Amino acid sequence: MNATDPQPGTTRPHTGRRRNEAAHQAILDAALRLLAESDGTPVTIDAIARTAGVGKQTVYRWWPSKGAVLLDALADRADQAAPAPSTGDLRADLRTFIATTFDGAQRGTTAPALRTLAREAARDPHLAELMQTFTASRRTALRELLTRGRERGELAEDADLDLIVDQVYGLFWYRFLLGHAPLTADIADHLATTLITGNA
Amino acid sequence: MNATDPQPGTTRPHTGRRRNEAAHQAILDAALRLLAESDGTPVTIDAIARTAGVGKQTVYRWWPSKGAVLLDALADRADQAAPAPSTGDLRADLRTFIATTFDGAQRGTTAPALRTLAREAARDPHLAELMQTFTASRRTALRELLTRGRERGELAEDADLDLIVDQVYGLFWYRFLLGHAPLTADIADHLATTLITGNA
DNA sequence: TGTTTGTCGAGACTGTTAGTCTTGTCAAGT
DNA sequence: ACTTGACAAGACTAACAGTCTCGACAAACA
Repeated sequence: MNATDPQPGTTRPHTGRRRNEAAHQAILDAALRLLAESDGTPVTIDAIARTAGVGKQTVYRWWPSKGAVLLDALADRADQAAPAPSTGDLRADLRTFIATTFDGAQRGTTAPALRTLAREAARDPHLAELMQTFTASRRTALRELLTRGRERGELAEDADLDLIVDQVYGLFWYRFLLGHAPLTADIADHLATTLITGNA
Repeated sequence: MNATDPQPGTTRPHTGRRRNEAAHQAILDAALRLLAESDGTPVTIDAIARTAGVGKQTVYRWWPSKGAVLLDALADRADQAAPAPSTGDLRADLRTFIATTFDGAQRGTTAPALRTLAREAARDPHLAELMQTFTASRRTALRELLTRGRERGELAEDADLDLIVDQVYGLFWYRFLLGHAPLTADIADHLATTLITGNA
């Protein structure tokens, strides 16, 4: 190490042209629009760059892979993820959580975007990992909701909380991706009731 | 139409070299082996043809797409799909059906092959459609099992059978594809019980 | 004002893969 | 022998992810 090496904790003063925030946003917007308009066809980086009026290299300067861009584009929107409800009534909280999940995924143009993202994740291990950390927080929120209910005695001591969580998200993704049957508030209501009564 | 057109119901006598059944089987074997050995990496047609010692065109002479080959390779094995049990006890029949499904998907080298196939189907609409007709027969078998139980009064008249079916397959695919939690006989047992008691 | 540094848009380039096309060979029937 | 069509080999096209290069430009600093 000599005097010209960068020092830990110190940062060389910035020089050169600054990053263009407008380009960043244009890329995200283009990705989201293409994702939403996609009929299941994969969204390409070329298309995103062209739509955003940006060079491909600019995309790769900000994100490490196509999947990262797509996830980021959708994450903006999902950051408004509702906090888990906690009214003190497990069945009502669970019902609200499930209904909110169903609704959030299907509201506006989110559905085709999320579907396309999931399909891409099936063949892109990098994206799959990113997506898993993203969905993990919702799984945790649901699990904590159930834990609170169990502590209040609304669920059996030995109830398999992970199984209940997987039953919710299993049904959700199965119907969401295949699209052969609806995900309505009625279904959410029914699900909340049966999942609790079967494990109380 | 004139006299040289092929007549419906008549077939011009076959001429030329006959199809090589050995090549057909070699392709299927190669596809199944590569599918089973795959660590999630997509299986390529070139690899199948090379492994089978066959020209690529020979593959495409017999199957319309890569997906069709892969599905066919796996379908051979799954044809041994167990018939739906019918003992007269809904809970026992349902438990057996679910446990058989879990077990069949995980026995031997089937699991990685089926996982790879499902991942490919996520981005290949042609394969997705083929796979859907394939899985539809199992869904129907399960639905009929439930219908018989309902006729015996073991399920409420207004029980949502499609929802129960989707809950079974939703959980199955969710855990099977993500692999974060097991699909054991215990789970099958628990599932059979709660799905019935919640809808009885 | 001019120099340095690093981003910008544009697009050429590489590597991979599905699916098609070509070629010369070989087997089954006439 | 001759015709027909399957065969193995592999060249070819079209997409696409990701890298590399280039000349232009913008921000700091001298």
